[in-house]
Amino acid sequence: MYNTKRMPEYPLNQSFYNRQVIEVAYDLIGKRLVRQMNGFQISGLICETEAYDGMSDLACHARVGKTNRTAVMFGPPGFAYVYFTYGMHWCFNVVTGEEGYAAAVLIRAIIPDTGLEFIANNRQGIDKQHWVDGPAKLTKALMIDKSQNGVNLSNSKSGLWIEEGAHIDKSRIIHGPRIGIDRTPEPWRSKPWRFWVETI
DNA sequence: CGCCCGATGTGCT
DNA sequence: GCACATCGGGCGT
Repeated sequence: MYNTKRMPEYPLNQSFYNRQVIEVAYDLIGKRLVRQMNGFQISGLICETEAYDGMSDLACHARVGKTNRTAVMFGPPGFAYVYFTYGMHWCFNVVTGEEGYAAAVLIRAIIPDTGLEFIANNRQGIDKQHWVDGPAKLTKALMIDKSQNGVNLSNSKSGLWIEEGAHIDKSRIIHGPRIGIDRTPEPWRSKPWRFWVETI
């Protein structure tokens, strides 16, 4: 069931993010994504991620080099890369690896944890089952948009961070090809860099 | 459940 | 000019 009270937690520090993007994507499964603003909190346990690994990865936005849009990905690890797509959707990523190497983990799905009344309000007319089961759904539920692009995820004052969450048995974490990159050439298209929990 | 399709606007060629 | 790391509604199975 959902938690309504919990012990104080702290944002994962920058060293967590300063590693290979695929390791970070795997280790983010089970962590808690927290959005805090003006005295209320919305959070969820991360249950699906994807790794995008630098300019050589032809599915990664950084493949065309550093642009205004992708600048944050070229910066230091532990910062939010939030991009706009399909004319109406925001997607949230965490920058990984050392500064200058453009890699990030897309957070694709979470399990609602706290602030359910706010999620319900932000996702009106949608079945609970589909509140946060997609990358642009969870940003809507957690009120993440352009104003969070570039914020420091290791500083709770950003109002957006990731902290320790639930222990997930490693045997339950499975992986496969990334979603929505059908036009990306091989071998990138088939790289098994999407991670998710088998049974939710 | 699955497939199909329109919405909608920004960034890069 | 067009692709796009998507979503939700509609309708068929």
